[in-house]
Amino acid sequence: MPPEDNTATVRDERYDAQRIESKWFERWQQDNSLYAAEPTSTKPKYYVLEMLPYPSGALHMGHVRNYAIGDALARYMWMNGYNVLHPMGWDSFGLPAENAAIAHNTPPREWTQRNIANMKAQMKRLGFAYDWSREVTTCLPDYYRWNQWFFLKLYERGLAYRKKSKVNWCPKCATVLANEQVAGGFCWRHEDTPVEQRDLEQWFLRITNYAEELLRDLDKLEGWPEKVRIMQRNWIGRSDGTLVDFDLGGTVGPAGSTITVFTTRVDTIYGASSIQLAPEHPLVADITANKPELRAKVEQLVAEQRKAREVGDIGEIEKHGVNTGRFAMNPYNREKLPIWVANYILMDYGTGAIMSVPAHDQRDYEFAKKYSLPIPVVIVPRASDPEETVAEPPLPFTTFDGTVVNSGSFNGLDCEDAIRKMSEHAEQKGFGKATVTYRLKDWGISRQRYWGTPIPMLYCEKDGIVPVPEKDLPILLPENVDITLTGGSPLGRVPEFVNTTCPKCGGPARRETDTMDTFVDSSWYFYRYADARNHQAPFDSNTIGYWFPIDQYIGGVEHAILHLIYSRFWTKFMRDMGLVRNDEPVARLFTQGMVIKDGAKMSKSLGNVVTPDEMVARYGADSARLYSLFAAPPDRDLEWQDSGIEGIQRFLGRVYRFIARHAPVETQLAASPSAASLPPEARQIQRKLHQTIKRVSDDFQGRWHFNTCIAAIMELVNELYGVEEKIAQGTIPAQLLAEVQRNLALLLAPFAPYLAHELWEMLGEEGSLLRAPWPKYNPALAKEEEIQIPVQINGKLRSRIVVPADADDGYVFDRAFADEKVKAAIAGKQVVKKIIVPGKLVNIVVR
RNA sequence: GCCGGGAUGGCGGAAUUGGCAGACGCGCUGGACUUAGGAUCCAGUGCCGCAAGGCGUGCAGGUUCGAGUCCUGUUCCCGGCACCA
Repeated sequence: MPPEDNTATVRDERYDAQRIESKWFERWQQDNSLYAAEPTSTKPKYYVLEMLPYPSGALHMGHVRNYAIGDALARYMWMNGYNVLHPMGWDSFGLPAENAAIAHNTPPREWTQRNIANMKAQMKRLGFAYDWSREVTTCLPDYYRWNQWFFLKLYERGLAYRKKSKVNWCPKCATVLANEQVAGGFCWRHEDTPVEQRDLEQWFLRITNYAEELLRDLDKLEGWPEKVRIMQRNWIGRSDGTLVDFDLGGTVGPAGSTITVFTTRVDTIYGASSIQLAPEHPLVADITANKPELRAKVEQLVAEQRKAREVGDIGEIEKHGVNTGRFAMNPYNREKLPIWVANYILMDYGTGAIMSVPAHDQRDYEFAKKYSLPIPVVIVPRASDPEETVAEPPLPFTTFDGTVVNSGSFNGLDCEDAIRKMSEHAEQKGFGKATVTYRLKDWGISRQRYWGTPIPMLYCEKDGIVPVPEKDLPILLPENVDITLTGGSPLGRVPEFVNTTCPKCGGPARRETDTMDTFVDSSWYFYRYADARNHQAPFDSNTIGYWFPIDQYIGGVEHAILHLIYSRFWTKFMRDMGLVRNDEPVARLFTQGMVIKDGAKMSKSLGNVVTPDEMVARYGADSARLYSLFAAPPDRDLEWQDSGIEGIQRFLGRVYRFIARHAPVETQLAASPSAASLPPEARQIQRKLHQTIKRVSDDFQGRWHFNTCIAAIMELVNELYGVEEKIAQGTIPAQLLAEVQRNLALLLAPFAPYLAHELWEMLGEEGSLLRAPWPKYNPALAKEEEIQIPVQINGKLRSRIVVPADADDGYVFDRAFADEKVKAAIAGKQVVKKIIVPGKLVNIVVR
């Protein structure tokens, strides 16, 4: 609090953000009901939600920006008479950054709860209008219970299954490493310890069952950025092709073994000159069984592949292969093809085996050149005259626009016909079929961590895998676990947790010690918000029917793939089990840009983190929020500049001081004064006000360029400062002045709520600012009476004329030609063309 | 390599459908008020030029009366994915 200075005039009153914000913070602590969504309402509903931008370890300006957008929208919708649901929840949010980085290991529960309390206090201090009664904390027992319940439902439907999968393993840490934690083949904490690949039994969710629907429904998501839809489409990666079995003639593997390849170009199969296997293909082990030399070469290929994958430039890998000396038979022409193992074939795409057609595939071509394999041509460009076929296309010739040759009974077909007929042929003969593959893989949810929802499964020696009965939920984490960062699953070292009895036979059983990926939490948390206190079910379907789909989801583009695919999957699964009626969780999605400092993403390691606490202490919450919206359009990255936020603080000060000086003694607001009755200065202010309301409102409906609508409010304030002398002279009617100030407070309400509430009170308004309706503009009052029109000669600006806004074209031309500068410019020349864009410009073309 | 986004003053950014390029803010310059100013208010500020005027939206072309905006080619930057068969 600044010292009271009774001698100071009103004129010198300071904008003291700390004082104003503390005052309202105290009041809002008493009354949260203001922001609570109504349980039943005849109003239209609006559900707005933010998703946490990374890193989520500690509150940073990226979060402030994220919430500033959502909060402004929530307040705007509220003031426009919507029943707004704007919840806030917490998951791994609250972990220190170091721990978050190692996949949510080890936070003691008290610590986490304390930290979440801390975060909540910070968010409140920033003035975000959440419905705190809807709070959901995903890492607490109540939420675990429903996660586990869902898992059982997934398991019942065959959508959860267990399989072996490869993981990165550091023998020194004795723990699983994320790809991020592997640096150059070594553990990030032990630079001398090479990372091993281990097979681990893990739980997976069969999201690939929904691949086709997830892909198809992207077309329905018109409120999503095209960018995100494209990313998801590529991620799901549908490709249509054919599976073909190549017979091994009993030379490899058990009798009757075949190699199945996947190809999108079965029409080129007569041009295959070899079979290429992924180094990790199961048959490779068989082939190299008693050939140490060959085995060593294959090991080399595996190593190369893994290294390239880590570095992230598998595309740049030098193509290597090794001939196994074995053969497989092309079922179409019974030709024997050599089997190779190659480092550019991936086991986790398609079948891990391809047919190599060098004449018609870029990679195969390079490979065949390198190892001097034959390059038979089977597709030629389509000839206009069937008599003259081009025998030698430029290689590799990879287009679909061609004709099949040298392919037995399929000769002469177009590629697309050939693909269809040859697939049918394979199916008839029983050695293949047309098929669709997806790049999308099933979702591995097992984590060998302490912190997370325990997977509710048991292992009984007699009954095998047994789900925990629903009545026994939730399975909670044991307390007082000795948590270290190493040594594998922490729960595995707690016998009281692990050892239990089988619900089927009553014999001894072992609990699953893996916990769930936190993406499970975030896949349905927004449903729980709508019905957070439900103890009978995860949520009530009718309540969900009212609130869903989410009207607006706001978050960083880093969630475009994983989170947003998982939650779409979860919604479809819940729909299929009859729990929800909507096919998609989110109607509109907005991806906001990152907050950047000194040209780099804010991060602790770079030491360029700007913390909200610091900003609030120095400039106030309103300034911090307003700046995060003003400095760039919200979908673009934002470069944080301290001098910029000072400018915003200055602006808020200007607003505050203006109203402190001119707050009306009494407010009796009739309609806006009629335009004709006002002197020009007053009319100008009135016009500007209505134009500003229009601009701000339009931006909320449309493209959300809050930077420009804040600029518009600044222009209005500048305009007001420009007429202060007139106000003193009484030229501006008190009624208009009152109208302007009242609307100024309302316009600021979504962006700078603390100040807006203070202004509202200073203006003598009764009742809450948020219960006041959003101002409407009057198009007639927003209209200009006179406009300035640029006059161009041959497209170059030569003069400007002022005409009435509704002047007809003939009048405007007359005025233009009467203009001295125009006269001078066209003197002695011939006018060949006259162009007018009504209300915009005049262009005279002369020669 | 593929997909997506971007490039505008000293800086962040405006210009919503092809129609006055640089709104608004920062910074800078000058002035007023002041014991003082790192408070506040006012004015100026794309570049070259004394001026008239000319030049200006990554680069090179094109379409048009008119292009930051549309088309063709090209360079660089950011994000994502990646030997996808």
